[in-house]
Amino acid sequence: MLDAKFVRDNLDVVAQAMADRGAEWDSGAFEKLDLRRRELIGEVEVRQARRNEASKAIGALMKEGKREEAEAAKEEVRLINEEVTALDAERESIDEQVREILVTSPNLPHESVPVGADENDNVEIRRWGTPREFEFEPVAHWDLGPQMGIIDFETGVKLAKSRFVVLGRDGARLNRALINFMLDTHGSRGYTEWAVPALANSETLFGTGQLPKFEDDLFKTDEGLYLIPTAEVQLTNLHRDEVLEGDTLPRHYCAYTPCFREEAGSAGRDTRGMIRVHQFDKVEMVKFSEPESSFDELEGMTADAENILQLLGLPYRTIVLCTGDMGFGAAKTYDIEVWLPSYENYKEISSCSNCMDFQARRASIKYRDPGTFKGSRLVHTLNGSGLAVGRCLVAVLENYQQTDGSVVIPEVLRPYMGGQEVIQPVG
RNA sequence: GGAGAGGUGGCAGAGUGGUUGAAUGCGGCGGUCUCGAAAACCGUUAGGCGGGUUUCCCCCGUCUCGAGGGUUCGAAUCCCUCCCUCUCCGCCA
Repeated sequence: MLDAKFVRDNLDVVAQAMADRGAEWDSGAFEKLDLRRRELIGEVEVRQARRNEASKAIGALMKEGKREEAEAAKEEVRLINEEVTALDAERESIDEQVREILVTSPNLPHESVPVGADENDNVEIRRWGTPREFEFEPVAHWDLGPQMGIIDFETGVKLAKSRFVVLGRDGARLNRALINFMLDTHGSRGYTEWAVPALANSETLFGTGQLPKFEDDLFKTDEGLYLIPTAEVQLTNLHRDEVLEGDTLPRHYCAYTPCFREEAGSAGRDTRGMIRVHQFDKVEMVKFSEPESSFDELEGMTADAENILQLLGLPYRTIVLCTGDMGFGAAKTYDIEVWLPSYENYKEISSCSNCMDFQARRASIKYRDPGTFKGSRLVHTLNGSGLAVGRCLVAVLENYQQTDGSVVIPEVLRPYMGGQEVIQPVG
């Protein structure tokens, strides 16, 4: 959420930023509502001040036994209350409209973000590794998995519905190995591990920005809870409505969770395989940082995600998203894309963002540092996939497949699979 | 699911209609003392919004005692609804 004061004082900056993002924005409407809102607050509070004064006097008059004067004061308060009630009604209405604007507007892009309309304007900033030259025609995972007996798309549909998948045998073990490998690796680099609920309430989802605007992307229970689309929402909201001690920053957290997405707007996209499914596993990283260092923290987090791919020996490239392609809460985002032979291209496997104070304002996450400043300030929050486990499993299978239909297990994963070196197809 | 108790400032814990944004204790911060520290003593210590002043210093007003509504001139205090926590019983991985 944007800061109303900042918007008020920087209408042109905000208008330009929203235009760069391709977001709807009406500076005039905001300005008008904001002005009226402040007028009304003044009107109401003047009356409330007089009312409080008169009420106090009534108490004193009653004690002194001056009943007639007390009655006169009561009558005055009664009249003030009628005015306040009327003004309050308009104030609430205006308040609601201002809030609606602020709550549904995306974050402002950071100055280092390239301006662009869509994914075609994203800028590649580095590559690592070289896509393997296959001496045979590589098989896409949607064929390879079922052939090997480790991915079962049809049974996923039977058990739930389309875009759900079942992993079996060494596929299930490989999935678990990836999760443990990622958690252990991040843990050794200073990330505190958490296990969090897979369901979240609306306050939590508001805090990270999924609500109110993107409810259609979420699975909702009939109790009003939502299946989490990413552990980011839980890790970030761990400190909702808290004031952290400055000397405990930055905090680096990680968690493994299943993630659930309705994929409402993506019918027809990535329909084959398990690239885009309603439920997938992910290890997520979240950071809480002081404002001064949050962009350094973003570089570090991106490096931590890339580290996983390097250890797995999977070629990737890193791109910086342009203004028009960034997510709602992000001020700057790096996407990491892994090489997938089936796509003959790089495919997103991680997204690392600095949200600056956008989520912190929504979720009220602050810090104090008495030696440096008085009171408390909003922290900056960051989040990044480290990594999407399902897509990572796909990348391992496709990139490490052999002529005979087997898959070599990357060395770093072998300790997590009892020393096993190869996944053999099961009849 | 049934019965009961309760939700107050960083924490603990008073407060059952009037100058209480809230006693007291602990913790935190500042100071006195000390070579330094501890102890002791003194002071200080919520947040949101609006305005003033103006630039980070303070001043004024207002709202906030789980959330929302009601009664009243006035509610942390009374009433209603909801949420949450705890205890006992039941059920259960």
